[in-house]
Amino acid sequence: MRLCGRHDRPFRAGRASPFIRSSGYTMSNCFRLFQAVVQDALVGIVPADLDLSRVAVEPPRDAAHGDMATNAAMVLSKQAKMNPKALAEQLAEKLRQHPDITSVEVAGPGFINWRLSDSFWRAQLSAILKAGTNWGDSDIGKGQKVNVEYVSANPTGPMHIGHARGAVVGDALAALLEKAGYDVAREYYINDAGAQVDVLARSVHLRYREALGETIGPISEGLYPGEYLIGAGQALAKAHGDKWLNAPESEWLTAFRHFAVDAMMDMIRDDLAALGVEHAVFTSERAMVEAGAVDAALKNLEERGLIYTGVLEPPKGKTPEDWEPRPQTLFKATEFGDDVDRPLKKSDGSWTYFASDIAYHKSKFDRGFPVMIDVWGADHGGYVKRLQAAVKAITEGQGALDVKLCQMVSLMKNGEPYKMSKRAGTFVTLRDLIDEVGKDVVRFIMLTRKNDAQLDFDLDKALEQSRDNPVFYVQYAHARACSVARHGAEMFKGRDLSDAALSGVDLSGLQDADEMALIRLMAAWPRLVESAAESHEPHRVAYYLADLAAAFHGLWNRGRDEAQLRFLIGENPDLSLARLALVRGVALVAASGLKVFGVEPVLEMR
RNA sequence: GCGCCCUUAGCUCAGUUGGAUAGAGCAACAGCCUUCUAAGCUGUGGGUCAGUGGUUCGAAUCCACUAGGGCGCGCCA
Repeated sequence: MRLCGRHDRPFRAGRASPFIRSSGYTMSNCFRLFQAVVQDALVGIVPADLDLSRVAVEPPRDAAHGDMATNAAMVLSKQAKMNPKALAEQLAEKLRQHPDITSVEVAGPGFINWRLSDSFWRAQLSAILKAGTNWGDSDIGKGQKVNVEYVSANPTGPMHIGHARGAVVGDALAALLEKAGYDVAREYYINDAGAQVDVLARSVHLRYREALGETIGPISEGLYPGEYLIGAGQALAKAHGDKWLNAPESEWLTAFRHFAVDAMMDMIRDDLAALGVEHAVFTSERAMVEAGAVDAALKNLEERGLIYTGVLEPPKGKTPEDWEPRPQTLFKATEFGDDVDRPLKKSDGSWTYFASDIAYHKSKFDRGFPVMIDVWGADHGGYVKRLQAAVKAITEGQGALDVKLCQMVSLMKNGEPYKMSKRAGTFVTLRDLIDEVGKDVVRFIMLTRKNDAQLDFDLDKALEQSRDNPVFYVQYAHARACSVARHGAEMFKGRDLSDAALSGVDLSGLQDADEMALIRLMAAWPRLVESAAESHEPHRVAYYLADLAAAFHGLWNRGRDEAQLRFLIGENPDLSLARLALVRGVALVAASGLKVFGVEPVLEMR
């Protein structure tokens, strides 16, 4: 089981990594567009053979500086052996000739800031209306195959709240990568080979006896007590009668295990479906072991001299009580960056979890996924290095594994820790939580923190209709935009107000600074998608959506005091149409973001 | 003892992969408000980015050390 740690950021910029790529640009990301403009402008100013990879075009930190900025002069001055200010001035002069650029300034240590014409930004709005919720789609992924493995909860019971975070983070990350142009596979690894599933089988056998009329009393210490196993026991009793009632364990264990794991996986799949999560591939650890995949993978390592028999030192400062030196089959993880070599076999001769995980990741690689992402719980943090070492070894450096560790979720109510207790009648499962607040709220809240930060899930706040509930705030923005659109339809009865039609209307009436700022924000969505996808950080979308909502609500509110800023003005149809286009753009971009999260945008608030 | 993660406003947290004067919400304070259906709006105050040193044009961001907190440390998954 891989749920509930920390993210050790194995792939940062500056290191050679398949996750970082910079060439190519799409039409929708206007910053990439101008990156190309800057690169073209550099021709003739600096030598042609310079490395331009660090030249960036970004929004300035302070919007007062302009619409876009580049660090080109500072980054290239050393290579070009030019004074950064002089270089900046020459580059600025060339940029001034660009038809969409209205002003250029050199500032600070050599930043070049420029502003773009209102008509350029209005054209961005038209592009948004044409693209619809596909706005933000990118091709930076270039169709590269990425494998995202998430949830992988043990098939021993229903999903609880801790599982939900990994499920949502993995699912949103997968959607985000797809939006950024990657070819994504969503996978679930079923840990059905360990001792725990034997415990599960025994627990079901107990329920089976119970179903046949036996009084079982309190469930003994080593078994799963959950009532969710009663149904499985009854089903087995119904199908097979008392056939296994008094049989020795060896006769029924395998059959019970199969049945129980299948039943648990059905239950988990139902839970996931209720959360809107669907995996394309489920891989059984046991099936993999039985097919000999582990032997094959380890044979490969063995032939390369990476496996040996040795005795591990006890960990210093914390020696387990029953420690005794013992020769073990070890993988030379230390050759690939791990701290100690890691055992592959248990004393009974069976493979460790680590061993089968090596085989599983080899199988991912062999199936064509050089880029793998695993989403785990934070308590597996200590396992990250060894698996990354193993991936490095088994793929001979061709594969890369990023592990997203999800910190714990604390359920709160009214700012106080919420005790989950069956006896007190408060819920304990994911299903209960979904019933309480709804799938969309669960999904959004789970994405309001970066994965490696602890998350408080406040039941009251999650349903509160106020500014400090981001789910409500974002949904409300979408609903409000739709509401305005409905009023617009009323106003322009019989007129074509489709997105296609709106993309063609005259937008020149949009002139207020806040209107233009809203367009700029919407135009920044493709860039956000790309950066969030490249850094594997879906939570950024939540903050973007909150910003977008704030900008839209702010503009709406200004209309209360300044009637001329209202979206719909009866005596000015042209302006009203332009503003309808703006409002519709907001709805589309919000919907585009919510789609990444798997959250349904609502048309109106109840 | 070792490894990994974390430390940003009173609180909860962002911070665009190293950019310019570090942001938002809540709380606090001061006003406003019956609305393009809408559960509020505007403004103000608030910071040694845990600390020290380093790398460079430039550091909350990268490196080293220190302090505090969390997770993990052979045959569990």
